[in-house]
Amino acid sequence: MARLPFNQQVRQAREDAIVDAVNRQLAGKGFDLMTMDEVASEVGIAKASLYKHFDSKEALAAAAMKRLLGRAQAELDRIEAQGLPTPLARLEAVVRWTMRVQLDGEMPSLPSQNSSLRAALMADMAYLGQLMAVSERLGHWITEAQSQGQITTAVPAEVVLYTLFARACDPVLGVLKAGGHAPDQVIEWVMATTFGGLATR
Amino acid sequence: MARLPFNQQVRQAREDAIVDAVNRQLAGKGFDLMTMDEVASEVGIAKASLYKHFDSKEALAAAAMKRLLGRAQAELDRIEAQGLPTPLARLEAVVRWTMRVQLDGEMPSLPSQNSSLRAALMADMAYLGQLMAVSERLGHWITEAQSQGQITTAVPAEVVLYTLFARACDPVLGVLKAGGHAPDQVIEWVMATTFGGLATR
DNA sequence: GTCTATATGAAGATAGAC
DNA sequence: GTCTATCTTCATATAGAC
Repeated sequence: MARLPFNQQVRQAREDAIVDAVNRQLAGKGFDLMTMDEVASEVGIAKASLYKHFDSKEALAAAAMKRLLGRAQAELDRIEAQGLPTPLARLEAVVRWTMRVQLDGEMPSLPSQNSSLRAALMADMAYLGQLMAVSERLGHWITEAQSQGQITTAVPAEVVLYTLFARACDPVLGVLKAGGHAPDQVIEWVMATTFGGLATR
Repeated sequence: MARLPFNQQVRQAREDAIVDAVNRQLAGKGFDLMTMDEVASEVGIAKASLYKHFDSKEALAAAAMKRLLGRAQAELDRIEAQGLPTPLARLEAVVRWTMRVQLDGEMPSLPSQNSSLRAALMADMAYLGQLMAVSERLGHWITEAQSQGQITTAVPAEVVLYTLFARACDPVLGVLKAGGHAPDQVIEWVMATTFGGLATR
């Protein structure tokens, strides 16, 4: 690791603080309702200063998403290092992690249908690269689990992947939590419906 | 059925056309990105005229949601009349219907986290009443299916209910459809993951 | 009830001094 | 790079004539 000059360390720390705030805003109210004014005031800087660090609101959201994907990769590393016995166990561990992040209020939620944001993300090579990297690692675990008979082959691996991704922004989690249930309980319930299904076996 | 005076029939037809447009907008871009200007122009009337029929943007969305719930109840009637052999079969039929509606671009999607809209809906007794009616009918089928051993008792009926509701706005449907898969195929895949789960049996 | 025209406010983005 | 002050756009909602 090359040591950065002090100035750049300060800049990096500030941008981290900004992305922190953005992440909270995205998790709490979503992209459309997030305002640059509120982000700025939460960080404690002027709105104009935000634009010295990030070109646009979309760029802010993209930064939050990229940091999340970075953390996801670190989590995948951690899970791999854990030496779990099966690919299914690894997939379960990832899903538990994403649900934990969401229940902790740290999952930036992108409205699935915002054209300006979607366009910005689809043009962001760093973002796309990270997304593909995560998808490919998970895809590998999925096909492995399928070939070992742990994950159903009734649907293609692609469908399994999207289903797992969807748990990261599943509104059921929030509803159950709002209903007064403990986060651990909520997670186990949704794990049960996701992997076990609703019908009896 | 009492016959309405002609004037009121016209008014009703116009409001139906408005709610049609709102429904399309909500399905396509969601509440936050829907604008009164666009709704008005789609209906072919002036924006100010909208406000003669509905008090606010929130009221428009609420009207669309109430009509959807009305249609859901009609669908529940239809399913009951079909004489399906088990409560599980009835639940499967409902979920297929909601997914079909979404894939047809007719499912108004409310951002789960919009305070002004949530507040308006929670203050709308007609909406709440319809929502409760639908929930209770489904809840009945669910407990019935659980007591007959068709639906898992590993999670409470409440969790089953929310899980079924969530399929109505599941982003996985859109992603798979955008990936070029036929709607019928998409629905059967998501049915399989929802009721069968991802893990092998 | 429908229209045109406008009030009002919010939010993304920028100018320009320091 | 940070600030204050401002520009610009756009969207909700309303005024007032017909």
